[in-house]
Amino acid sequence: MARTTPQTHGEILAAAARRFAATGYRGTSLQDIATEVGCSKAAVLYHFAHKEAILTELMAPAIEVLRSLDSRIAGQPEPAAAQQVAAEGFVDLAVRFRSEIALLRGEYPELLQQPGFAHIQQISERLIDALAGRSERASDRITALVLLAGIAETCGQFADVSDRELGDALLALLRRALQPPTR
Amino acid sequence: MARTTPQTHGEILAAAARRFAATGYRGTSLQDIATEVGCSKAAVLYHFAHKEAILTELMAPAIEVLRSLDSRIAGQPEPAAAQQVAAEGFVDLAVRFRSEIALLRGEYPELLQQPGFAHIQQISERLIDALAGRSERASDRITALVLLAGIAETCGQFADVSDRELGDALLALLRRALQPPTR
DNA sequence: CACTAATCTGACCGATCGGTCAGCCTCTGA
DNA sequence: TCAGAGGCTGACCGATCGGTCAGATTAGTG
Repeated sequence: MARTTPQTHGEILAAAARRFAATGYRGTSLQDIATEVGCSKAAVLYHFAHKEAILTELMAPAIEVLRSLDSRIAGQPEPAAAQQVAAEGFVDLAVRFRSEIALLRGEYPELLQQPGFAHIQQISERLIDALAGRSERASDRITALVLLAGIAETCGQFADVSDRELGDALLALLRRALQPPTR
Repeated sequence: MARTTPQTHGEILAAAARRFAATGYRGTSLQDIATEVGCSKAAVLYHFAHKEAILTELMAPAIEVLRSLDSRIAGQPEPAAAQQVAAEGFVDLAVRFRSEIALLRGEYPELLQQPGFAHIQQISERLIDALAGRSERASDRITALVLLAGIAETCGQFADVSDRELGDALLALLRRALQPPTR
């Protein structure tokens, strides 16, 4: 039967977020989402053109913040300043959107190649470059990549930690781990 | 036609390693592997009981080393010593088996729940505990988990870096990032 | 009332997946 | 020479996937 109120769109989004977080994007079928909402799979595809569109809409706010961080970093001519902006901005992003980031669950490589996410990869590279203090040394780039990937991969697991505490811990970790760019 | 030499088993393993590294475990079908080898899908399933058996055999050496590291850590009564053993052992493991670790590519959660890998999760938890200096503080556990996940997730991407250089960089990162357990 | 547009359903589609099976080669040893 | 074992193939299976489609139901509007 048709819903009395047309709020199904939002319910689908919420259900998809729960399922993606539990079993990943690829591990969640449209039928899973439909079952959780209590509607048919066809209803899900009535509200969203395809499966990827659900993910795109879920990630939109986080991507918008990531974009603005990217341009803020680009505006820093000094490597040390860019590094600090990148560290603080990324930690803030990871903490605020940890549930959104978590639901990607290691499926970045495939998902980032889809048309809607092509630019994310370039932003990530610039973020790593800034975190590495714009250094070309292998050890600096390894450090930056390990920290970025580690935070992205784990931030969703600390649901029981407050934003404040998680952010402080991550920022302190970055400060300890990142070499000052000039030395 | 039948192969003149029965070396197909090894060829399948090598092909599977390449495909898993390129597109992940779930992203690789038995047909993909068969095509790369140049045999039929049925031939793959003649040499391996099921798809998971290929992965199990590929990971066996790394898992064996991980196990021995786990027991070495367990034999350290002092948190500081356990932390050092865990850091050095894990870096050595990540560097030596980086290609094997890489081919899991973020599919840990699902794969570790399969029967053949059940104990890996417990070992991981003990490893994190040791890296965190056996501390209960949230910040220590966050640090340990971020570093562990970051290294596991990225070590396969540094194919152009020598074992020595990668190991030194990772170990230096761990030393900088890990708080001394007593303070 | 009639008409329209939005919402939703069940049935269906083609593709792909991991896995099974009967049987065909080829080699080896008695 | 021939039986048997190891190695392998093509055809096939049931399940599941994302996605399509015609039509039913509902709510709003004149």
